[in-house]
Amino acid sequence: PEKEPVGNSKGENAANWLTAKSGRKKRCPYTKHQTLELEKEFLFNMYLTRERRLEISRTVHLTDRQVKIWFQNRRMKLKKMNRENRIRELTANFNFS
Amino acid sequence: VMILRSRFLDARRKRRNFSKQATEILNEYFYSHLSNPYPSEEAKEELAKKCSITVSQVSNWFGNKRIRYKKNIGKFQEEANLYAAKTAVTAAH
DNA sequence: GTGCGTCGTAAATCATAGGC
DNA sequence: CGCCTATGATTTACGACGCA
Repeated sequence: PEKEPVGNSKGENAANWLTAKSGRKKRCPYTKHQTLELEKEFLFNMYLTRERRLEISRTVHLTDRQVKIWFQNRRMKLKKMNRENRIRELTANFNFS
Repeated sequence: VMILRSRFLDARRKRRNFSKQATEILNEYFYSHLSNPYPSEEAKEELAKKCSITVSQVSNWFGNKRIRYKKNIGKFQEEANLYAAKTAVTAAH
């Protein structure tokens, strides 16, 4: 299950990884307000309908693509948190219970 | 027990730098795979075990290392030479 | 073909540990 | 001690691929 395979099979594919991914929009941190609104909506439902997404994008002044991606990232964050919480509980049990 | 509990729970709040040995292991892997420093999921798990850190932390470390290395290769030249020499010695024996 | 899903990542930024 | 940089973690943004 090799991800991120831009062509590349087995052999030596030297310093290609040093090549910057250009043409990408610079990361722009969202405001507290934007994040708060998005978090509130995420609490309500983790998945957005197209309608709801458009609505949100207007209220927080982000493009609907940005909102879509924010929800995708947020779901990945939640997944990671759950994964690590499970491990912590197991480890905690081992130390003292 | 309460002291241990609170110390353990605090560990997630306060960031701790990795041990010298852990950094050593990660750097060895990084510089010995410099042409493609992207460990597989299995390799990450092995590194995590050897370093006593989580797989996520291994991913973070490689992400940070790759970007910081390529942003300023010169700054890491000495380190690169050091680990290149080290792995050459271990390979010869 | 389109559209949105996950996954792994780049790059910027955040937070603070640690050295001087 | 305060300042500063190194370092680990988190936040945007996207390409690659999957599925309905």
